[in-house]
Amino acid sequence: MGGPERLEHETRRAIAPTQPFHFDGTFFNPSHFPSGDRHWEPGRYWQTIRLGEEPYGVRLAASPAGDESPIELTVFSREAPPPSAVDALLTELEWRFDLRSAKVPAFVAAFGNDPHVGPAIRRRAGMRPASACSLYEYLVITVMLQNTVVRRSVAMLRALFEHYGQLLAFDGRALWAFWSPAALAAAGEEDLRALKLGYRAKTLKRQADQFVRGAVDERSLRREPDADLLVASLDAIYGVGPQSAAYLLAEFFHRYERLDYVPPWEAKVFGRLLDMLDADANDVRDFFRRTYGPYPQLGAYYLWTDLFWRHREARIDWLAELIRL
DNA sequence: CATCAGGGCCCTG
DNA sequence: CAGGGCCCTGAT
Repeated sequence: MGGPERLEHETRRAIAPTQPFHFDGTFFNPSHFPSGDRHWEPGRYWQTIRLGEEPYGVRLAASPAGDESPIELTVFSREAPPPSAVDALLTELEWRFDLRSAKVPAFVAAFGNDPHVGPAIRRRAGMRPASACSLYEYLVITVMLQNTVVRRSVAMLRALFEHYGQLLAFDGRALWAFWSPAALAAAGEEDLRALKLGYRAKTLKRQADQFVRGAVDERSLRREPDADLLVASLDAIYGVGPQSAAYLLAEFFHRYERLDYVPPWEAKVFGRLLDMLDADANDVRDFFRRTYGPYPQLGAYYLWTDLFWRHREARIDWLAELIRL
């Protein structure tokens, strides 16, 4: 098979996010499990990305002048890319990380002095709920999350990368690129089970089939104006239930006006943060809905993500105990 | 050693 | 619409 595919051609562009913008709070999420397709350090971020069949690497760098200046984008490719491909990559990154968001600045402006999310906003004003991945790839991540612990999620995804992914070398790093849905649809369920995916093998195959058949149209889902129809379409994807749909709605589709579902384990954490100790999941959801106006999801997201940043900086014992981290 | 729950979801009655 | 079952792993 040879070694990693080397991407040695470099193309530069600039991306100007809406303001305020927070680089580290957008390109790294401490509540997500680590995966081999990306790498973050303060002020710099790398990931793989596929456009059609063509693999690319990207590096994003914060401007030394600060977050109010444009981000520097470097695209790594095998050969000189057509300008249209670079344009497409830039547009795709803007979507996935919600870099052109008007909702996030509006939320930040409205709730900077809120007693609950105000401190989080002041610490990381302009961070965005984001997905590094395509819709198909994000679904794979949600399947890895289901009914297991983080440690095993990490192991399963790594096994998938090692058998079906493509290792890309660029900018002195080696990172995995996702496989195409067709590659997984062609694999045998028994081959997947051998990677200790358990019943998830069937889910992954059926999802890959749905994408290959064209039953999931990512482009039209992104444009769907009716959030109820969007949720119904997501729910129709095999292996997607309320939890996965909720993650997708926030981090992939950026529909911050919706907060449909708070899972019980998250409700416990929020209950503690909000001083609503015997609140159940619906109480917590209703609190966010009545407190954060048009963007209840951003209220929940800022509170949640800030908590994990603080936990990363200085261990929070009660959180560690609740999530077994 | 056995049992069980884990950052869900499908399927059945 | 409630509840059992699912792969596997580590905790008890």
